[in-house]
Amino acid sequence: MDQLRETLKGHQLRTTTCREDVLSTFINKKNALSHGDLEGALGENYDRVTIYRTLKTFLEKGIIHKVLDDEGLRYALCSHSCSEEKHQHDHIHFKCSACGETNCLETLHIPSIQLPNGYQPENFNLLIQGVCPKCN
Amino acid sequence: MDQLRETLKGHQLRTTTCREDVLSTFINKKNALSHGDLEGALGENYDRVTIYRTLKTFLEKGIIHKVLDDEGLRYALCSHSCSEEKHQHDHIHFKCSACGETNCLETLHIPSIQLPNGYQPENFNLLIQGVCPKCN
DNA sequence: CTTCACATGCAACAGAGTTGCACAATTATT
DNA sequence: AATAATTGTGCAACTCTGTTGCATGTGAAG
Repeated sequence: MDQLRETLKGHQLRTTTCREDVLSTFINKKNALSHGDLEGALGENYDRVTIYRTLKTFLEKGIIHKVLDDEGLRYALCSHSCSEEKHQHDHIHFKCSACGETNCLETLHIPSIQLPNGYQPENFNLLIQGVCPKCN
Repeated sequence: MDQLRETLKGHQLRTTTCREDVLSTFINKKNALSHGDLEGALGENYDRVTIYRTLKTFLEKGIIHKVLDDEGLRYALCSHSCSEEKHQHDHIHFKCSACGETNCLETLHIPSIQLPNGYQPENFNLLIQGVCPKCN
């Protein structure tokens, strides 16, 4: 409970029940969540729009990051302390085609890639689709 | 012109002006295109819905593939002959943060990655964001 | 040139995401 | 502890994206 307030404060955010609930949902369910997932979990307590705005705020402040998917956009907690200035992610996302869950594989990193001349890379995003250990 | 018909025939598709136009748009503009891009280019000639259905058909037949992006979905031509049965893509997509274009880097391949036990990969999708040679 | 299967356009709908504004809650100030 | 300033929330309305059903049009095969 207090940890939530700490996290929010640490990112210069007021503590509100909605933000606490969204944050704790991300912490409890460990996989990446879409807006729809959150609306399903918290929709009776908060307005759709508020959840959208909470996600946007968390994104900007570096609490969560986007996870790309062939069927839409999800969000997951930033593991290392990202901030408003610096979003650094070079880890891998794995989407299970059986259970549909998408997870960050924090321990793995994307190997460095030799790009052709003139390309200046800034951000890497690797999505692997397949079957996860739970469904295997 | 005839090449278009060949391509369509080769994928068991009737040649219609809409399909020819969509296909030639992909060939001319070489970058990945969203539905909106195509609607902008061809919207006066064809219905929104028809363009959606054309994209869906091209996807199923293996003429184009999805390109994931932090701001949505795009499509790009399949380089090697993909078919209805087999979609094989392990190349890299590069999105320029300056001009906004997304391109396939066909010559590069995603390095193999050692996944933790239990993960069965089937499909890889790597998006690199940065600055492309044109904007550098 | 006719027939059959398939492609298209239209209308209507469903869902995702955004914006403006009034009101409510949080934080800072005294 | 009370108030003012700031920021968050709910509601309504809207836009944009994508889908579905159905009637009509068009392409390919005989």
